[in-house]
Amino acid sequence: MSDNTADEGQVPTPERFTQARAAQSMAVLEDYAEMIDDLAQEMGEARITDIAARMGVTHPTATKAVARLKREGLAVSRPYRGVFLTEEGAALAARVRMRHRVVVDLLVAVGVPQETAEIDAEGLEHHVSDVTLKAFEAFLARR
Amino acid sequence: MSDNTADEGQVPTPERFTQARAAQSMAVLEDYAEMIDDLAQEMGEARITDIAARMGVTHPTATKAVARLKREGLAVSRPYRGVFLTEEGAALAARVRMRHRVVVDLLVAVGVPQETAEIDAEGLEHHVSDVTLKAFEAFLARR
DNA sequence: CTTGATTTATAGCCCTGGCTACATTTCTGT
DNA sequence: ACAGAAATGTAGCCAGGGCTATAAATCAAG
Repeated sequence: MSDNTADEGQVPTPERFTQARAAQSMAVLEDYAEMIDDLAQEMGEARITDIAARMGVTHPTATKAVARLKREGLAVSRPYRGVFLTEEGAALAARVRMRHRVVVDLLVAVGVPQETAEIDAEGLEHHVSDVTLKAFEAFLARR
Repeated sequence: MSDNTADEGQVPTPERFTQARAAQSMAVLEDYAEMIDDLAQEMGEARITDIAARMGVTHPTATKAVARLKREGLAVSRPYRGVFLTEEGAALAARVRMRHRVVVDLLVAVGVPQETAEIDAEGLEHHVSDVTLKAFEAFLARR
């Protein structure tokens, strides 16, 4: 415990929690966007059943999530047909995938086993800010 | 389990998401437990108003969260009186605080600015598994 | 001791993200 | 072509975590 301007046992400010909650509300969108992108690349299109299976939820749950993606302009679909990302959705998926990779690499770099890194990253990634992501990249680059 | 060890940046398994969702459902409990512990140390007791203010929510929201803590056996309180952690709740708070500190230290150690580290850690910490935490501690120790 | 301010409780609403059950549509194989 | 299988849609339920509005209790002065 040395180098602390303000003490280490610092009391969190309300904003921190507010921010964490905001990040959380994006998490589902991010996960589904990435998954749809995965499936599109793998199978040509993302079907609700496959999305649901991969996300570990039932298909009505996946349908709801896709509905939200559509509402947010991140995906499009026609009844009984596959789901496709909009440009914006694809861009989000790309950012998410990149961030995920960096997070996993960082974890591995500091000694976390690969498999654990993959698992933890799934929850962690949504809370990694741009500043932190940049720091991770810099750390990975200079070692 | 017996996953494929071959592919690295490959398709996430459903279990990862299931696990991330489970971690998320603990997050609120953890945050409130820690906050109640903070306030107990600071002011002798944790009042609903103070909890709410610190968490950045309205008091009915804090009341609900405390109700859940009580239901889970992590806290006790009598009407119109302060909230107190049970032994179990205090133990949780202690673990959470320790983990939070380690996460912040790790972030700072890899180059994340202190303030950013504090903010991101608030969301991150709930998804750091024991294995990863141990790895973080080892990394911090050997540098 | 009474009154007004503060604190806590409660009711009721919204949205999200799970679920099951059931209806409908599409796909597939004979 | 058509029947059965598979996929998708939809309805309705639950819990969680936000909120506002209102009621009740406690606290602090005067």
